[in-house]
Amino acid sequence: MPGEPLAHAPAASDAALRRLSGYAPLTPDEAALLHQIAARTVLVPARTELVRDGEAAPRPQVLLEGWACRQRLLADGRRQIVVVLLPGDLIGLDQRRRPLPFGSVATLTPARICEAGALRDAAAGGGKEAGKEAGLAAALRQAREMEEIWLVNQVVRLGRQTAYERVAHFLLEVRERLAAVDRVQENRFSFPITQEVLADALGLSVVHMNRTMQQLRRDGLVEQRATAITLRDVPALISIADYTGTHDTGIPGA
Amino acid sequence: MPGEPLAHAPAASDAALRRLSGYAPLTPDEAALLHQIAARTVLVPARTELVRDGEAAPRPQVLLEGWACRQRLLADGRRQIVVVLLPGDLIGLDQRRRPLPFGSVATLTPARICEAGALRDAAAGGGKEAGKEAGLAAALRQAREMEEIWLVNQVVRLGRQTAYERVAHFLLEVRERLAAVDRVQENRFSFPITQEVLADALGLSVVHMNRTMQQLRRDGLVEQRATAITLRDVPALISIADYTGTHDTGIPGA
DNA sequence: CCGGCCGCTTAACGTGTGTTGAAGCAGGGC
DNA sequence: GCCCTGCTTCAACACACGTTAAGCGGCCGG
Repeated sequence: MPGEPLAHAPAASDAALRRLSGYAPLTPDEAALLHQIAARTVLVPARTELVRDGEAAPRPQVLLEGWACRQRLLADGRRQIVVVLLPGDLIGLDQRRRPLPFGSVATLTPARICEAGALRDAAAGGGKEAGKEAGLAAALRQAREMEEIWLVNQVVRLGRQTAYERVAHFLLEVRERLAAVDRVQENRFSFPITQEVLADALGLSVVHMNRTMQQLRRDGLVEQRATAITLRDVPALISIADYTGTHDTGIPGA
Repeated sequence: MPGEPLAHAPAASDAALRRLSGYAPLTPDEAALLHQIAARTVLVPARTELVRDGEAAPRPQVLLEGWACRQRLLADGRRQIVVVLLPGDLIGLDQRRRPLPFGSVATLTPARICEAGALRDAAAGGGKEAGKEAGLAAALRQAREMEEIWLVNQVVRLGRQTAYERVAHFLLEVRERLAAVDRVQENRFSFPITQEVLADALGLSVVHMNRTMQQLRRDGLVEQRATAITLRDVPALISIADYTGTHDTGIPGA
């Protein structure tokens, strides 16, 4: 084990390719298109707005590296992070007929993104014969379904779970999603967000977020070092969080 | 004004037709199909499961009368209602590649529903020329977008709003959605659910739900009689809830 | 090398919300 | 007419979580 912590550093397009081809087998052409798109990437700092509040036609993008989120701000400054976006996740891929009212997409860490209009066009054009979608179109549909599942998960967490349960549940979901893009090694993965961000995602105050993380560590369930986290006892976490995987991959999530 | 409170009693297909044609203009054929589908309706009692937990391929249905919900149960019995479904709403219309993990759809009141497989087929077959969707297909897409907006609204409510704000926000959303199917008269509409259901939808206990409703009444913001509710001061409610309409209709929601 | 900032941590305290338990109250069935 | 059941309401109490304020350590720019 060399010095680099979670180095790995896969090709830029890896995350998206891995995720989409995990949803549906892609044709060589489609895989090539993904690589081609990812050739032109942009680096953006943390706290960059990728989609502005109520923007009519957001540009399709792929998050290749770093974390982002969809969020909503209340008039008095309260913030709710609606979903966290991880490497390989798509942004603005489904063309909406009307803008989402008052929501924005922003990076949480420095991030690498790329334009993805071609992806959407390719999916719209190809793979629609025989009544059954295939390839890229099917993968994008599946990606949309996953987003809905994450949203439902978020509702249940916020509506009916305690702080302790929420964090456990969230960590398990992140683990499963990162595993789908091969970024988890022995239940250890990069976790580059501050407790303030976590609090805004889980509907808690920063102070209580801190208390809760400490409790999880004291209970030997998680271990945090620098910007990486290790889930020390996944079965216990699953039991605490009442976690039923997202059926994203064949991972033993549930 | 005759005796019947909110009688009205539109044709069974009215709610769905009104909603979908509000999203995109339907062809006469498509409108006729809606009527035809709604000809064969089924009456089901309250607490009927329309889609079971993790069901692979739920039958497409339309809720024509009554209220329902998507919900999720935790192992210890806690329940979270994910979204409330109102007359005109669609159930299981988008064919999923995998079942939603652990969620079910159930009626909250006696309800009238109808099969809608033909709707989905019609949308898949027709209206896809010229790159731009039209008619039924576009309307269904828009309906899906609205569902996502409701989910996001729910996340913000549960994550960052107080009980008082949550109820105000929820009532405004229901009002807007019912208005889209012409079931609101002077801010008065049918509200046939118990406080227990409301509590499960808004992530509160029944007792606190009760406290909060009473406060809203005492403050002159809402008035409840029997199974109907009146929003007495919509601007005040909007301000309290920080409500930004769903852009569903041209209603002065925001 | 020194500030200054940001993120984590801790403490003390206030409060919104949950819990338990029980009493009214209305509607429906018999 | 009665009882039964389900919904609302109320009271007392407990606690999870929010708020405010302060200290502490690392990192970065000057």
